[in-house]
Amino acid sequence: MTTGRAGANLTAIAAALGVSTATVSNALSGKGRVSAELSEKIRLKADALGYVPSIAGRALRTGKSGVLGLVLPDIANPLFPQIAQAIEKAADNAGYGLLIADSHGDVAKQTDAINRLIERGVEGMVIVPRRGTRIGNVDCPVAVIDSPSTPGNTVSADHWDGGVQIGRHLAELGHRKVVIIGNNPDSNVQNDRVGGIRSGLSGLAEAETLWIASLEKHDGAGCPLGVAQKVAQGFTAFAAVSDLHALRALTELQRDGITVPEQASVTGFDDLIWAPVVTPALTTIRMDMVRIADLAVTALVRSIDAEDRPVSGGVVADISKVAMELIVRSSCGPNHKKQAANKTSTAGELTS
Amino acid sequence: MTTGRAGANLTAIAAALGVSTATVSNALSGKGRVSAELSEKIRLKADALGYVPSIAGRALRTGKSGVLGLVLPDIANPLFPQIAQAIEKAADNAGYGLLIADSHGDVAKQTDAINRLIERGVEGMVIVPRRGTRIGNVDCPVAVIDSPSTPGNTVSADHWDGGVQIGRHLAELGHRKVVIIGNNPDSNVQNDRVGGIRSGLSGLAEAETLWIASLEKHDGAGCPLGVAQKVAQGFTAFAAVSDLHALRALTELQRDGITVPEQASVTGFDDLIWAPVVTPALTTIRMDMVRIADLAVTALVRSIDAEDRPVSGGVVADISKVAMELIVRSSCGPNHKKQAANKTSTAGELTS
DNA sequence: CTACACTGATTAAACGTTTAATCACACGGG
DNA sequence: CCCGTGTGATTAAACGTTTAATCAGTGTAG
Repeated sequence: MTTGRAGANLTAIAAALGVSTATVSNALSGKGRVSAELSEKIRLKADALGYVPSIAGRALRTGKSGVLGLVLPDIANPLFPQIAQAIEKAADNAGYGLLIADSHGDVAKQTDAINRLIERGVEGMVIVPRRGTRIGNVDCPVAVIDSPSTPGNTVSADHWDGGVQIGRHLAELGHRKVVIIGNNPDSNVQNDRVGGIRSGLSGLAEAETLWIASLEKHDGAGCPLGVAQKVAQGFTAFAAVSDLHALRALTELQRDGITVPEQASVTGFDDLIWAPVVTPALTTIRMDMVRIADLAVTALVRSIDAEDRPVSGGVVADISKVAMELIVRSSCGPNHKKQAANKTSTAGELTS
Repeated sequence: MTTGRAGANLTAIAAALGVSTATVSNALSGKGRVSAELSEKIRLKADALGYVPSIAGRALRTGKSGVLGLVLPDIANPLFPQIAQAIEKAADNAGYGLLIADSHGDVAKQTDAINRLIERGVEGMVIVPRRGTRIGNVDCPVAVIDSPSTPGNTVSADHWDGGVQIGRHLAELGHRKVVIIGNNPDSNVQNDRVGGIRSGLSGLAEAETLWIASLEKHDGAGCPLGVAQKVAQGFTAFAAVSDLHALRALTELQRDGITVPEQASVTGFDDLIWAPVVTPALTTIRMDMVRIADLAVTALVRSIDAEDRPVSGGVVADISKVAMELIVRSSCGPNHKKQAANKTSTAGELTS
């Protein structure tokens, strides 16, 4: 049992046809000078014998493993499937396999994961970093997918722009007091999204940001967000920075007898799996993950193929920000509560 | 740039110390006969030079790539992160890397994905099959994770038992008319779960099964489930075969002004990411994925290491069913509507 | 008729590792 | 004194591929 499984190797084909292995190699790769008829004969024999090239042999000779790595911060992230799927497909299209490494847990694990991939001989890797961490110098080309405001970012969705679209949508619906729901201000992408929403609301609406992480530090995980109180205070829209938080807000509102979207509007981010099937279906923002994956992998491959190998560190893509798409569904409606936007409280953080 | 990145290889270390490469290899692997002091000196030199073994060289020589494959039916499945994470960790513990292949799309893609992995030289693979498909004979050991009732299944959660726990829980709370919500009856795991729930309800309650797939064939994707009508008909509990469907039922109930759990109880399956944070938090069943992954990978590795290689097809694990755990949260309550279970309609399928 | 270019193939080395076979040597028992 | 044994190291081959260098013809221009 060799690495290329089925019995046949180049030598076997060569022997069967009474030619040299070099000729067989050339014929199959179309590189050297082989006559058309012999070439054809070789090709036929090859798949008659069920020839599968040994990537190990090839890797050893060429120094290229044909494998890319993917390291993810928290594989439990509901966005992960989209990312993994898109990267895997892009890698496959480029002729690469994809080795995954989970950097679940503390930050040190991220370095472990990276090293694991290096040891396995990946030629490059795409990293979506843990929030707040910088990637040290890695001994191969690296594409970072995080947020445009992250230094060293290769390509990512234009989270700010997505936020702007949400903010504008809400403003156009007449909402004048909105609470923005985020989880952790250490995250660049969450910050971008929050900033974008505020910007999209422009001067039209008053906005308050609620960070779940700090809320839960006091009240424990899974604690109520207190959205009903917000409604009582005159807020009419909840713009979450992830569909997960949107869902949390939505169900809490419903439980407290507040109808969505009639009495309060809710928006999410990322168009996660449940967004279309909850009632009311969630208005959200979708990122073009296959585009992003393509850009990242293309940049990676370009760097790998470059003659003068820069080898270490970040690669740059043709486009670093890809637009997000607003998906309008039923969780948002016009604001019926026609209060004048009172100037009493200026926009600010709810929880420091 | 060779596959083992950093400049140093065995030859370099050997040269630096004036010994043979064989000795270096032996010292580092602890296999041959090398004196303690020389061994130590070699080890020191090795990481002084930043030696990283070339997996390509090793793979070529030994015929073992040190890589396992994971093929997933539908990476968009919200359960996928759990699976991928657990398998990756188990593989890593066993000293293997993990190559992923997505068999997204039609059934043919599944075969493609498997072949892709074979070509990349994986030594074994774990497959969670598309529903309703059988895995053909594959040219390496394969662990199948699906359901105990799937022929050729290696290991999986005891979905039936999980269903029983749910059914019993609901029965104990006094529910006498429950609707079971599934997606597709072609899925073995869904069938097991449904069957388990019915069994757990035993003779105590009347059960009706609602298959979303056939419902959506008529009414379009994302259509209402009509749960409010069910409540009007006297049903007091909704037992979904996935947290996703539970969520769908929950939000639809709430939207229609039915309070959960006071007027209707809802249960899910899999303890997906949102289960703890929605309001009310979802009572559900969790599978011990790390246990399952361990069993699968262990069985795989055992087969790989076996002298007389069976090579092709399914491997068997020490334990093929691992118990599920009931997670009681707030989405279930006692049945207040104290009707006698009327015998008029016998338990049956809602949609054929 | 010689020299040359071109074509279609072969030879041989190299990638980095593992491992069976071998070797040099010292030591102790008969 | 010789032989067997054990120790610590080396030699050499092998895994399967790629590729630069070489070679044997053949047709052709000068």
